[in-house]
Amino acid sequence: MNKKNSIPKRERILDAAEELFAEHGYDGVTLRQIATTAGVDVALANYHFGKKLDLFQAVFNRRAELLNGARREALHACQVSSGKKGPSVEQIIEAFLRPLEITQETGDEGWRHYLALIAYINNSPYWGPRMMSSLFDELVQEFIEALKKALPKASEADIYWCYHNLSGALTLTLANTGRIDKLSRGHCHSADFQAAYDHMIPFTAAGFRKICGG
Amino acid sequence: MNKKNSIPKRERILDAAEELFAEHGYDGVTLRQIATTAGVDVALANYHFGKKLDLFQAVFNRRAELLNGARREALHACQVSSGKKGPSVEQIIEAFLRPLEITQETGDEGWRHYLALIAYINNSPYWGPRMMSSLFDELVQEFIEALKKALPKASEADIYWCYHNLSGALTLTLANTGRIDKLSRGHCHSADFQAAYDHMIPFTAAGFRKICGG
DNA sequence: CAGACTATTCAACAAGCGTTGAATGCGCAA
DNA sequence: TTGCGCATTCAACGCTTGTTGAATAGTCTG
Repeated sequence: MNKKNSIPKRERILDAAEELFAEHGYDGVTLRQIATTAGVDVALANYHFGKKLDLFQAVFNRRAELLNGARREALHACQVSSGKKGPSVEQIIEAFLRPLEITQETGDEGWRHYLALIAYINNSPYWGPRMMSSLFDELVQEFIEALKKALPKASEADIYWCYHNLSGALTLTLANTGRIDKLSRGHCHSADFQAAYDHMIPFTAAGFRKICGG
Repeated sequence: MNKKNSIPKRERILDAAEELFAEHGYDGVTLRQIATTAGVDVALANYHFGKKLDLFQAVFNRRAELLNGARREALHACQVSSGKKGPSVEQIIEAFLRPLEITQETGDEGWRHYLALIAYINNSPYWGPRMMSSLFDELVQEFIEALKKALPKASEADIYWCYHNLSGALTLTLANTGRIDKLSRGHCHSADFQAAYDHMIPFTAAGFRKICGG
């Protein structure tokens, strides 16, 4: 018996939907494709999740709490270890990014698909405003507060524009399009999240300092 | 007679497709929606452009040369004015970004939609590798070469990872999702490309210098 | 074993899809 | 005016879509 058959069908539907939505977007995937990929009848998706849109939401929700928990933990850890003066910009950004890499390292391909789905949603003018806030804004504001403390001279607008740049760099990384592989003729691999963050952390930290003083 | 009726129908189809594809993606838009938006029969799109995919490509191609021309001109201008030592990192990034803003300033809303479409394509694991290279890679390599000259100590990988960060920040800006407006509670407006670039240029330039030395 | 409850499949629906060939309108050349 | 060629619409096609209600299988309880 192959591994797939030991996973409950309800879970397999989520896995298949996660992968396909991440690659082709909400409208680019049919319930029949999802059902076929999951090895399941098309009506079963409806039985477990209701409408197509509800399935989309279920995929989006499934891993959100786990991800937020890991990030929140990383932020609090560096806040504790840095004592009263608070963590540096680098430490905060590290806490923001590294959890995304750890989840990848579990070997669960599903996480890679999930993060690509987040990138799709975050970059979409239609889905972004509808879906991102509800699950992620509260934690993002925690990170922003930490950044404000590390950069006391920064104006509100400066902090948010800098975060926007960080968020954009991250989003394109998670989308995992493989474009940088081709552009760099093999010098960079978009699937190598660790290398991406190794560069992104000092890169964006320098940007924050430049714009926000200190 | 309203302004729209003075535009040839072939053009109106491209305009409608541009706007709708940018907002909902390729599969999120039907030819009937495009035709209705353009005030045209659904069969006309097929007459002028063939299959749906060909229309998508036509929208993608229409403004590409103009955009590449403006960017190339800006790069060459700063290369000339900086003399033998070559332009600074800031000047190169400025030449990369500002043309996107100028086209916006023409008051042609179509450009805003077009740039959002580029963001959609660039961030998509499906469309990105299929469509971006053919039209944009050659010019991007020109910018990369200029950056290498301005940062002689940089390794290949470092340069490309930095470009990746710049590209991501830009992509999220062009997608124009309005998310930063909400996060910042009005301190930043995603439609304000000028403010975005005012911050993005020194931000990313500092990142380049940090990673690539100098 | 009977029964109940959940999970899963089957078969079919109305609606909407991209696409097409034939029909119509329109503007210019002869 | 006639005729021709391009632009546009009309009407319809075969197919796929999301969704649903009824039928079946599976599993546990008593």
